[in-house]
Amino acid sequence: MKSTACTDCPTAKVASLLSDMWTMLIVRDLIKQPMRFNELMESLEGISTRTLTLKLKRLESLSIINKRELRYQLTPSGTRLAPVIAEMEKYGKKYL
Amino acid sequence: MKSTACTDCPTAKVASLLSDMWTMLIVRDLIKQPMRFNELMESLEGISTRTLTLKLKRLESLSIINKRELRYQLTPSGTRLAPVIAEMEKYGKKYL
DNA sequence: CAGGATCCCGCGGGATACTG
DNA sequence: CAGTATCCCGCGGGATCCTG
Repeated sequence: MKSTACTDCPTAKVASLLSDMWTMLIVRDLIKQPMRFNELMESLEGISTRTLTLKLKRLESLSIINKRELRYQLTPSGTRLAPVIAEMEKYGKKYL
Repeated sequence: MKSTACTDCPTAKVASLLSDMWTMLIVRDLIKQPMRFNELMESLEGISTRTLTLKLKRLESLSIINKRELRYQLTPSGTRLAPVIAEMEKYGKKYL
């Protein structure tokens, strides 16, 4: 978003980074292990090839993931999102 | 989303709950203190009254927030999202 | 000030078909 | 298998005006 608040609020930056469901779930999957396009398609039930392609490209452009030999994996920067996902998982397990 | 994966994955449930930017930022704000409609409007620069209304209603219906005397505040359940937001903030501060 | 009601537009994203 | 290319539709969400 282009709200000025987003420019300097760290939370807003992350919110913007992860601001759609598929993106969060891709990161969730890649934390566990590198995965191929097709494996992601199976894990993310309901996603279209188009959307998966677009989400992966965006995450690549943000240096959250990279692709090597047809496998997508988190970059060091992306790996550091793990605690965020972990907290989401904790909350989901306990309260949803 | 209606992916079957979402039904049982705790992370996906939270992803679904927080799956848009404004919602995350509303929670971020209300963690600090209860706020009025107008205060939220000022904090969330760029949001429209329509969207703020809708997001607040959705969060109410999910029992993440409630309204008392024109002030919105987190419920106990909503308060427990604080660690998630905190991790987002940490990441944003360090790496973005 | 705290919203509700309308109008309207863009784009996110599914479905499908095709290619290397 | 790993995408790319189109087509097309819904709805998310801004702008604006109105009310208690």
